[in-house]
Amino acid sequence: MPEKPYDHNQIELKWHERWQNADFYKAEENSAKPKYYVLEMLPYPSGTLHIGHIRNYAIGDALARYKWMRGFNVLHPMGWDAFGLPAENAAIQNNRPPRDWTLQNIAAMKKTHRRFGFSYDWDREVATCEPEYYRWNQWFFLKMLERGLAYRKRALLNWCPKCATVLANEQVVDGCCWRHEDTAVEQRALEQWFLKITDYAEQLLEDIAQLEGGWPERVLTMQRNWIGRSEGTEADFKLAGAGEPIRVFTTRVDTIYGATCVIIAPEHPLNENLLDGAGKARAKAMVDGRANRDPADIEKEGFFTGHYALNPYSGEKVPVWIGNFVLMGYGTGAIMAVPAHDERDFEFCTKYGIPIRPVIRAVDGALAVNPKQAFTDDGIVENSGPWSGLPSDEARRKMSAYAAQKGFGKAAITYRIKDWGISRQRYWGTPIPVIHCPKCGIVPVPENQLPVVLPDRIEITGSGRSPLENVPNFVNVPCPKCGEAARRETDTMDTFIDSSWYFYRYCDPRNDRMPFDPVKIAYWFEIDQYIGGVEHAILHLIYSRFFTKMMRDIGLIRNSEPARRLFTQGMVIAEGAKMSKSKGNVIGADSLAEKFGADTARMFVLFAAPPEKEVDWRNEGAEGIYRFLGRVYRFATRNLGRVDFPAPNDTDRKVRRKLHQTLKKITEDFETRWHFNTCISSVMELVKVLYAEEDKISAQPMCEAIQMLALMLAPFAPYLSQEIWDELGNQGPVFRQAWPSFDPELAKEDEAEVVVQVNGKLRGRIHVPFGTPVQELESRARSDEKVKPFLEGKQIVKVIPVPDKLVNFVVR
RNA sequence: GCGGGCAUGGCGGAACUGGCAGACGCGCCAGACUUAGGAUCUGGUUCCCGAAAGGGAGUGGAGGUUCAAGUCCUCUUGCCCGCACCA
Repeated sequence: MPEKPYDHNQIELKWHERWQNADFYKAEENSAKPKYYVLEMLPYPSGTLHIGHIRNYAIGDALARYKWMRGFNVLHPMGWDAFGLPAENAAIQNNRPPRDWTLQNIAAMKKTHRRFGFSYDWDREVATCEPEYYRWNQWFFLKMLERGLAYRKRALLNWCPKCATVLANEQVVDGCCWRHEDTAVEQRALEQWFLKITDYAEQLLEDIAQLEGGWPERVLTMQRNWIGRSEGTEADFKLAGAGEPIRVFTTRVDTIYGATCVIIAPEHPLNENLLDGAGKARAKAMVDGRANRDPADIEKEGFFTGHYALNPYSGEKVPVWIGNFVLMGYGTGAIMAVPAHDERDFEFCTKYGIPIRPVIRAVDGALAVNPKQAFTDDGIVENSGPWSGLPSDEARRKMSAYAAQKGFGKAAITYRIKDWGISRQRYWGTPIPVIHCPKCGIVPVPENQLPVVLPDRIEITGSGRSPLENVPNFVNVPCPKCGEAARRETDTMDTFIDSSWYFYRYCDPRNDRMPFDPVKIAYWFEIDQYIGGVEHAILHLIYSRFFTKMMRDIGLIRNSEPARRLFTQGMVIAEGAKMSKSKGNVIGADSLAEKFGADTARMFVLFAAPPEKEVDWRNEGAEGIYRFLGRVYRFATRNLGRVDFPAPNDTDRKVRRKLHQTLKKITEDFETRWHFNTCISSVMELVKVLYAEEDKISAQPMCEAIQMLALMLAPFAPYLSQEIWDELGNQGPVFRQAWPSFDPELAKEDEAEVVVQVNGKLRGRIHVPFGTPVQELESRARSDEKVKPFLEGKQIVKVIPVPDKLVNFVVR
């Protein structure tokens, strides 16, 4: 066969068409093969397919293809973005609810992704975008409502003015909306739906231990911090006079005899009664003053309320202050200030001349008033009535127990994580399936009336109230209980609900009786490998862990964690900044693919850097990959069907060695660290050798080389591999072939190259058989022509021979 | 402030366990084939000295451990990420 030019358009178009309706991507459930569930969670926000997406896909797709070839039964659906944000963006543009568009969008994405040769099980993906998926979101919601895991309350909530909706705490980044990084989040008091993720705080924290090793340490640390468990004591300070007691939370109850005042958060509900009009105004100013500011820049401020409270342990009467550094969102929203033993209290009390009274002595030191700073370590309790003389930890235990016994407090564990606010006043998302009846209160929509679907035509108001409120035949419904006129809930669910369990639905996408069949889940779960950006660390990855535990507790599944292993690929940044539409630095992948083809685009992304590393993207250099693929293709075509091969000779061994070395390298990388950049470079080296020895290679190794090239490139460049595979006269998709195994004997070099150093400097190299004894190694090295001059006239102090590797002479 | 990461040619990066620093690619330089090439093939390319052989220096900086350090230790500089008045 004569050499063919590498026409990527023609090759990719041909296979693109043939693969359109092919079903070989589909997993074979319950087959006898070992199973492997690989899933990518996509970087958002998208709209267009950009280099960041391609990177994510290319990594996961390479792994999936490799696993297929290793004989695994692979479930490889795409990530969740398809029904998430693009749907929202489209809803904005089209002034319509996202359902139809989502399906259209999926079809478009399907096309694009197929074009890049990504091998997903698309039927599963599409299933999670259909309105039917709403039904099961609602079903889960009702289950949670039954169990008290979903509830409604009035609270201060994060409000994004651009989205005109509330946000969960996890969706606030540096005081701004996660979707609008330049828009400050406001606080609004609203009645909203919450999921009780705090009920699972302890488990979410504990089970992190199970993920150790499989998940990046960084993500686990972020989750630990986010959950933020701390053990301490709650205690009531009764007001001197009438009024509700002030409950404080402290981790250092052992220092309570040193409490010289009580400080309340400015937005604390007690202030309603505690403060006069002027006081309330000051408190409000404080709340506003610290909004969206770096705490380090805010000076501690406060004022005396005019009230006093009683220390429940000592009976001491202490002033009650308002302080801007006390957070309503943590603990009880009130603290006892122990300036001698807490830095913040120290700073505050020093400023306002509140007394500082030490009650902890360092274990090896005297009780001393340090006028400069607080002593925050544990020590021995002093001047604390009956507790004096106890070590801090013992005092804490006994004093907590005492509080419980006397009824003014208890040992308490506080978490930083708060319940998940899921209400959204958007015109997309799953409607929350409840009805507000003036008589019966909140009434769940009966299960057989699910799903509650969005009305077809919606007018955007942007008013901050749900646009659904303006659709009478959506809102006005009879109460399912009493039949009287009632109102349907108009809030919709956070789209993070969708993403919390979509990967379960993938296992059973057409089920219309349950969210999924537990038997199928038991087969596929846990996810073997989840791949995505680190930006999901505390949003999606906490929510989906919570959902998994919830589903386990309602008896649907058995696993406690969704994914065994998580790989966080590095972000693709452009011009030093994260790619985002608002910055206008999104680099589309299409131009690259148009110019050089999908194979080149995918492979170039993998070649640019190891997958875990962040890359600052530039398109220069793609030619290198394109040239390489051309070299491979031309080499294969001109040698296929050639008849004038030389007889078997020495070169064959050399070529086969390189072949098996390359295969070894790639195989080992897939099994361990996924450094596909070096995998690709080793194939380049192989091709270099093939070019150099082309005329000398005999028929059999040539055939082997071409076949192996097709197979080992299949995870990275599917179209080209498939084309070569086809030219070789084979049937079927190349990535359903067996991954070639390497022969470790063939991969070995004949001789060891031993480096000779004199005083650590390279002076020569010798070739010896493997396993040459050290004495011989030394004498061979000593007599080497290059080395000799550096030894002459010198005294050899020491010789360090390392078998098969190196000899170092230490001379004087 | 606390916690984590990174630093290697003109550029992306390689060197996985301490043992040849700069694989592979881009870019650049030269040659071959060509009417021509932005196609293809071959060779060169860390820096300095040298025509060459060769020599010297060299992995952000300063020290240390070691026969041997990009890799380990201490300090330091710069950049990036996470958390942050969490009581």
